[in-house]
Amino acid sequence: MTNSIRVRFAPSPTGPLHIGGVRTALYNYLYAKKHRGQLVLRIEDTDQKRSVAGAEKYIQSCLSWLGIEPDESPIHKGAFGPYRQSERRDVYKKHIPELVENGLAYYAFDSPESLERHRKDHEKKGKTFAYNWHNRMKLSNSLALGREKTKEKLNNGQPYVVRFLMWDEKESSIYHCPDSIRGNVAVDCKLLDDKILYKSDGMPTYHFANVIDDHLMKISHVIRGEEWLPSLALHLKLYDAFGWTPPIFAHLPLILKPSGKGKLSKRDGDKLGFPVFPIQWEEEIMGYKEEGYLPEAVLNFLALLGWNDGGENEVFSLEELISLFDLERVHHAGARFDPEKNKWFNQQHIQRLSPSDFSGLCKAVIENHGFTINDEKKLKSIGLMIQPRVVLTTELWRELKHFFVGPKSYDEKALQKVWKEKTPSLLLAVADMLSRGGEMSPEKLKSVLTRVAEEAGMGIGALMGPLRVVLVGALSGPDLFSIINTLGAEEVTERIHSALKR
RNA sequence: GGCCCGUUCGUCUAUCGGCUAGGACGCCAGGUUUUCAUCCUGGUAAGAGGGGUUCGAUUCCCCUACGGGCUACCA
Repeated sequence: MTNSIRVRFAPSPTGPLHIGGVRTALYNYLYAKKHRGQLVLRIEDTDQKRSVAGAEKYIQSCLSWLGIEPDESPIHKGAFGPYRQSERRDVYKKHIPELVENGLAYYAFDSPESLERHRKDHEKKGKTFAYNWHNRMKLSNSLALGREKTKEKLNNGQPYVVRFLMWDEKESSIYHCPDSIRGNVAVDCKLLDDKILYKSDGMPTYHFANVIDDHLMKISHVIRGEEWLPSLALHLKLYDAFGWTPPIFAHLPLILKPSGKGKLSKRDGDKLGFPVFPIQWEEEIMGYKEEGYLPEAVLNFLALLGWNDGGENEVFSLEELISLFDLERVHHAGARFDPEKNKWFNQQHIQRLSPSDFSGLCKAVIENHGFTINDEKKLKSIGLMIQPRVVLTTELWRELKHFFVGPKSYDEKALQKVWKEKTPSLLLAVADMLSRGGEMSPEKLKSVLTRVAEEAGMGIGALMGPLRVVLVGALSGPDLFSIINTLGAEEVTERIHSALKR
């Protein structure tokens, strides 16, 4: 038996894909995977003016970095293509006559300018202009003009649009729209306007293309942002007009700005200092990837923004999210984006990386900085030391570099705090001690260095601080004895000498 | 303005009429780490307001307030 669950993510390529869109994609993906269905990526590029070069490619790169691989898309073609709306003009056009002949849609010739004038006039009077049942007979369209005049205009090549006849007095105006996360939403069609389905440039509008494609692509569930809720009635009536069974709709709450008001927008990221895009867009806008986030952490955070499984655990792998996800548990209210918590999720996922995955990450960073490390054991032990200290992968080198280069400078405050009169001689004694060779385990080092300090008439406390500053340049970092052990006697004495020379 | 959706700690959220309203982030305090971070322990803080319904409402209904969305030949 074939499973009938098919969902789609349908962005329009008007710029980089931001976090709200990513979450929509994620919920669709989770739902599809959970039910062993398919995820379709459809590019909604019906507005040529707003189309941005490179945006479609960017969207695909984002999804693949995140690990959200659609089953069907412009590049993974399936049986329902093409998957770009701009390549489906003929499909949409074919569906227009049927609607007009059945009296469910009509041609309209009003110019954008004249409509704009109507709008302005109404606004002046404190009213809202809506092209619908109460004024459509007074405007320039096939309903008001009659068959002959319409034909004439059409034959003359006059620009036209096709409008959907939203409501006329023959039927009840209240329409009940089912939404699987909100229940029934009742809408008064009397208040809605006759939306344009087909633009004068020969392209469909979102509403029309969407319904046609979702039907033709056999989409079973439409999971999309709440901004579409107001047009749900229109979409449902469109299915009705064609005699098609509509998919199940689920409208997701919006993601709001962390501070202030309104939904999160593309410009918020650089303004507030955190990424809102998965990967780098153009020259100057960095994404999660560049800022040091793991894809799984981003997905985990986003999944929990508006949904939870009802339990107290919050850190999940993608697999866990897939098995736990449930549309019924999607929250109804908008969720504010919290960059701090986002960071916390990243830290959690970094800590959960296996030692070998983590050292793999380290190795790449080391090589990016022009060093090589072939000693797997050493790499792993460095990894173990620094893993708990890292929140973002961009912090990796800060921790890693001490094992490859000595400090370029020494933290002044730290020096003031720990550098005493007897410090140089003490350090020299350490260097001397180390150069004699011998066992270098952290435990052994501790006892050896304690003895060195005692011989100079001091506790090891007097030694720890200066030695740390000399080795890593500051009073921070992993366990000192482990550092010495990893660095080796030669490198340690070298760093002591070069520190004393300055 | 009109229509729609929403409203639990500062933030993300649990609760499907009977709780001292739970968890997480953040923040604060303490402990571990002879450093910093991690980690552990504790603390901080909430059901917008007003009416109903009910023996009992955070939970159900209505009103108000507030927030958000939509109101394009954009999606």
